[in-house]
Amino acid sequence: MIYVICGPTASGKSTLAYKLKKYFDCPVINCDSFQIYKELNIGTAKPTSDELKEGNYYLYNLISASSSMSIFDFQKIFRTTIDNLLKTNKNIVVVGGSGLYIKSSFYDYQFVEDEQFVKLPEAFEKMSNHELYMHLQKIDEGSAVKLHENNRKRVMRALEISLSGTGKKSEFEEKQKHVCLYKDATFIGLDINRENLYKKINDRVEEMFSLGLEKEAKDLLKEFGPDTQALQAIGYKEFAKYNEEEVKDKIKQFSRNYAKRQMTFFKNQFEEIKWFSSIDEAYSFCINQ
RNA sequence: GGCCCGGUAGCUCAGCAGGUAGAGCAAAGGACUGAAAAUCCUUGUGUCGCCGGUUCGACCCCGGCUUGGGCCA
Repeated sequence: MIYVICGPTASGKSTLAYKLKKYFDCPVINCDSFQIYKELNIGTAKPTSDELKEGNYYLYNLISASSSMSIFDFQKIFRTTIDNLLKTNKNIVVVGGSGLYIKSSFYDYQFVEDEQFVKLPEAFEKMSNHELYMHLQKIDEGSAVKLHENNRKRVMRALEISLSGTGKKSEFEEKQKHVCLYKDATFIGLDINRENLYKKINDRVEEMFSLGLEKEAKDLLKEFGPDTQALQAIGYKEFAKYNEEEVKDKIKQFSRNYAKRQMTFFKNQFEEIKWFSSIDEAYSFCINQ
């Protein structure tokens, strides 16, 4: 059985994963977009280095903060990893707060292969949001209706894919069946009462500060610069933008906002998640299956 | 004790010849297929400090009270 643990930040996913790992003596695969970076520790609430030393943890500390990874890369490495582990393990735990990483790994999301994938010509960079959107309407109406013209990032992506010569982005998506590829996956969600969750988030940020988040973040910002992909993580980017007085509150606030976005994604993108309001309930459900 | 300025959304404030209010931030809800801890969309929030008066009608004018700040005794 594959147990896929979903939920917002600070809901207790890692704790549940660890308990299940102990119970089943099974591997744990990370599905979190920022725990893949070696240098980011305190702010990403990664399992402790002692825990990681126990072994049987996968896709943690994959790459350096100086590099970055796309969803395409992650999907590939995730599938290779889990397919290998499935040969020798009856149970596997997958944990992560990055809903899209989970979805693209478990569902038949398809991406244009690297060889065909071309970056948008520079001329597009200079266009206004509206101009870009008009362009997209012409070449991929299907994608355009799903996007808002202010969402420049996505409009550009859709253009990029359609211009890669492999067909329109919307056609690409229509071909997919939108079903889970792994038949024995059980999706477990942790849905903590909002008020308690926010309190846990605030408390955890306090704890991160006492563990030395400020030093970790500032050192990394100095080493890699504030534009680094890895340092766009909540708990890091704020040190480059806010003064001492505001930083902590901003990190708390952005974490709360993020938790809400995560819940929206999990609730509305995964029909198969079984929701539990506590770690213990989820744990006993898993071990009694 | 006297004089002056203020009390309007969770916060900072705007507003009006008298026709029961609006910005920013916060917050809530939503979208999501190569940056996803990212990116984007939508939406209110109200005894206009309290009591009375004038008025067809008061957040606005008048009186009193209350409360915060400043100045003078």
